[in-house]
Amino acid sequence: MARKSNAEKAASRENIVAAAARLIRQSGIDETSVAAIMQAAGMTHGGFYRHFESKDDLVTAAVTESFKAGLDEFSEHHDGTPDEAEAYIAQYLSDDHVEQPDIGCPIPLLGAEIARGTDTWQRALADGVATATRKLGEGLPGLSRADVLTLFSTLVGTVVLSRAVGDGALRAELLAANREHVAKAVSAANRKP
Amino acid sequence: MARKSNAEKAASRENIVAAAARLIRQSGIDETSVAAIMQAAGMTHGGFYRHFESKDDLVTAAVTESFKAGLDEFSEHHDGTPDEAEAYIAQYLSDDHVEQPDIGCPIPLLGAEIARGTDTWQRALADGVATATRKLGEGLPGLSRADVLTLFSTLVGTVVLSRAVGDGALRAELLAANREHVAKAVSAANRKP
DNA sequence: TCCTTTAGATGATGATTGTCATCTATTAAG
DNA sequence: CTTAATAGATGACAATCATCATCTAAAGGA
Repeated sequence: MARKSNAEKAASRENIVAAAARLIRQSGIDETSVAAIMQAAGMTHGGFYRHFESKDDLVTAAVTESFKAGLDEFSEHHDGTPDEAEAYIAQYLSDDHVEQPDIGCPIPLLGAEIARGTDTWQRALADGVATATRKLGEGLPGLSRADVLTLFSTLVGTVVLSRAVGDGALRAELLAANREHVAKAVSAANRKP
Repeated sequence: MARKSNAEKAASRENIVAAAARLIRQSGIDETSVAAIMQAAGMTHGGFYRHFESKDDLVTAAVTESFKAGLDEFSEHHDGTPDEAEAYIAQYLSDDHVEQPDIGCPIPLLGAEIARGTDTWQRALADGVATATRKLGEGLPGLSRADVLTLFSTLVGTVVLSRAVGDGALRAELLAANREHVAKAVSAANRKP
């Protein structure tokens, strides 16, 4: 109905991206409709194209936003000590992260959909991975670049598997084994120097 | 039009499941229509419900079939030596596997969709994971159960990431780092006993 | 051979989707 | 104050989807 001010328009756009980032991590890209995103942002579906050229366009922004939110949180608590990096890793493998995909890392949920998606999506995700592994490496100086990439791959794989096997004994076994493994690998590497 | 014999009906069902297993790994569950599956199986969409109660029902069969195909292939070449298990791992991290999801492991592509799907899907996937990790453990007696679970998580995570970041330098870096890591871990463990 | 059963084809169903044209009331600019 | 620009609402569009009712001709049992 009424027109909003320029400041309000920027806020609207942020609301839409935030709602998209959450809903998309909850239900996937294809299964999340533009109308559902707009409703979650407190608007109707019609105004969407005043902010974005297409749904694909919004998805790119939402993927970038998902990474930024997680990495800003990491940087905030990041004081260069291995303890902080270890806490980040522990949180990644926590029950909470496995059970709350809508506020967690976008890779385990969107990885497959982005893999068959546009180049733009893949670039947005690759940028996030590059930043995340760089920050993780800075917090874990005892690990080589290759070790950090392996660590990150293990984290992603563990969460993908834990979510996909349902909440039975196998999930508990997977999480326990990988928590112990990464804790051992990280502390061993950071004892050397 | 014409009715087929009982033997032909069984063959039709197998064709549908095989087509579904391939198409679903190529484009995901939600983005693959029943009509597209039936067309790939050489039939029209109408006859589908003579074979399956619903699309969900077919997906369960297709997931089970995807695992069975991969694991039968592993068993075929499996003579108990660590070499065979190492070859399986090398194939999992190969460029071919990363670039041909439709004939590869279903977890990296369907994991997220199954995680938010039905209990039946999750059970089918959990069964596949349990069998795969058991066989992998038998081929790698130098590794503990926990080590095998970590190894499998790393394999899955590596493929998810490699596919999602696009085919640039980061993908090559991820694959190289993890190939070296798992080769080292496996050969070290199998030298001990 | 006759007759019941059924594999698969055809076509329609209602629901959902991304996108856009249009309208309206307000904002920002002159 | 006047006027052009526009944020968001309403409603419609063509496409796509899973599912089902109906039809057919052949298969399997008698």
